[in-house]
Amino acid sequence: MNYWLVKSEPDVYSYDQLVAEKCGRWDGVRNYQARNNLRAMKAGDLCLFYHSNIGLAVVGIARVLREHYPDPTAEQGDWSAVDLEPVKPFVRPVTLAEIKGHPALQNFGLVRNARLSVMPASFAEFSVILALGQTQL
DNA sequence: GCCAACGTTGGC
DNA sequence: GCCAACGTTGGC
Repeated sequence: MNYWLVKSEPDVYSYDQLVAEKCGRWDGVRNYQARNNLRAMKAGDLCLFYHSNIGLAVVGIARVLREHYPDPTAEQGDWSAVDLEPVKPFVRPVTLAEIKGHPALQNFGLVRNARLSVMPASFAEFSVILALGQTQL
């Protein structure tokens, strides 16, 4: 089991939309590092769902439903998409400010490389953020 | 709206 | 292969 964080601008695609759809395609990634992370995802892996630009917080948990396949939105280039399903919304959103201020999260990708849209999380990081969100699986 | 950080592109 | 120029992301 691996853990991840995925980013989305909520006015483009929010966690609520994922909940409404029950299965969402994670596409549009045009960054090689993020793409490679997508390709490393296995079915059943858990993702922290982060709202960028608006909200600036982790708002829920998602699960990888379908492993990577060619991104249908890519007109050219070698890009990938995965399908996600919602698992649980956070009881309480965990803000970027909290994450940045937490001693156990100083090496987390969100702190170290703000621009990466799909990044791995360690089990420890995942657990700490879940606890901050007052949420259990 | 601004700007810092980062990735990509292309000239040399 | 280096590096300047440019584009994009995303926080503030």
